[in-house]
Amino acid sequence: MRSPITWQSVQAEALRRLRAGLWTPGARIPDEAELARELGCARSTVNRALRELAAAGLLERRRKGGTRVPLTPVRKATFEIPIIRLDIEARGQCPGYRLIRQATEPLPKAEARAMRADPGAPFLHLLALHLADDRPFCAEDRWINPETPGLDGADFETLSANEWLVGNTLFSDGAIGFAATAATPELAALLDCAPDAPLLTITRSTRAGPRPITAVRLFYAPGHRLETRL
Amino acid sequence: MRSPITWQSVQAEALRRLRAGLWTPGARIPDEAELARELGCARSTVNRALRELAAAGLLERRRKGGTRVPLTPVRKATFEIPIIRLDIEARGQCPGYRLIRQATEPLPKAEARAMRADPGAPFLHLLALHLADDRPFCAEDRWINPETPGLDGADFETLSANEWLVGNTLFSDGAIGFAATAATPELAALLDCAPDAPLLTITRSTRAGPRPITAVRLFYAPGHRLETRL
DNA sequence: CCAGGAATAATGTGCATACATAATAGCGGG
DNA sequence: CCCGCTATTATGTATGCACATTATTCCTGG
Repeated sequence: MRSPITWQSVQAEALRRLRAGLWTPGARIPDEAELARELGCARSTVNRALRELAAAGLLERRRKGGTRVPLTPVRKATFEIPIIRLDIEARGQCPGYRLIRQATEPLPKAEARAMRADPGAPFLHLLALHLADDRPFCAEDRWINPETPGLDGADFETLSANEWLVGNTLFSDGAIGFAATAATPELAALLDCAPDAPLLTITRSTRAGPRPITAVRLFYAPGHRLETRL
Repeated sequence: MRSPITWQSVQAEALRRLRAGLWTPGARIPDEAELARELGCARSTVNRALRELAAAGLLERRRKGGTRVPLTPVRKATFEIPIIRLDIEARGQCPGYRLIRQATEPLPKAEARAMRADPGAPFLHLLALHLADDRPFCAEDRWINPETPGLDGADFETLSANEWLVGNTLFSDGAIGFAATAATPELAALLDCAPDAPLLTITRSTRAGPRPITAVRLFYAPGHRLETRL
């Protein structure tokens, strides 16, 4: 008998009104209780629908001030950051991995700042190449804290440090950044591209609580695009 | 007034257990009812806490089968995409804007595909430069559907098309992509950089329901970084 | 032994209610 | 007229309950 009013349907209706221009930027929209009455559902259902829209930046909500459509919607784009090997497999290509260099060296300043570690401290430095169908896909330049538990037994000849870390370290927090850099001669050789070619570069640093774990730069072969829907 | 167990505190506790290694990758964690009993709150409170962690990719949940820690955590990075002017102001710099070119031209194939419009259709083509403290910040190469309502009255000499669209078109969906490209001679002149310099490039296409609205390429001056916390 | 269906166990959702919290509005006294 | 207190109002959250949805498990009949 009951019409199944789900929070998704409430959300869809809200989106419809936004798209149709019934709710215009800057304007205040009906409050939860009123929408609930109008749509025939509980206030908590409306709450969940609008809460998620606000989290996505499509609405602004303030206690006592109600809910309004933002004048300058700050849209949010979300990227999934998978393991490189899975990323390659998802494209239907065959992943490969080659360790180029491995050494213990003093941590450069940039990486030290990124993961809030001491500059100059001895860190494990890896340079590796990821292949897709035997063609260069992405170069990985990584610094790892030698005090990371369980590191001794790791063999980075065959296993990507990327994957080892995922499987062997605990949940951690960190930062990620995107930039464009020019290929150095060494990177150009690795990625089989022209020197100074523009490379999409992703910088990631991770920590587990107080302990710095790893900082990595991923240099993607020219032409690589990272895409998502809004 | 008993201890207020909030969903945030439940979430924090779950994160603590993940970080501490009490819940290890691949393992199944206690079900909602048990956690609720253990923590002294309602199941719905636990539900919300875990639901959000799952949405962030830190847990995997399946009906019957319970909740487990993913073996390969697909982390999600979220970027906020503000209006360029606000972005510049947020850096404490003074924003500027200059329209370089404006013409009606047939839509190129790449842009047509991005916003699912007809290639060759006459679109409004803008090239503009955004300045931060009078230095080049970002070049904007934009195609606009001439049938967009209200477009006639717009003056892109003084107002960024970016802002006009935000304020004058309704909510829309679309896609966004990141890449690295080499500066063309024209872009190098605009951005005051070397030709072939690596530029972080953001491509965005938006539609309002069935109607294509705009496709834009933003070429950021060399050295620009886009950053977010995980 | 196997196919297939029923019981089961977990999450997903909706509802009504109560209370908490924050920001505004309004009022009063100086 | 302004300052500060208080009342109001809309959102935020916790709870208990019921039922929906899905995989899984298990059982049953062939």
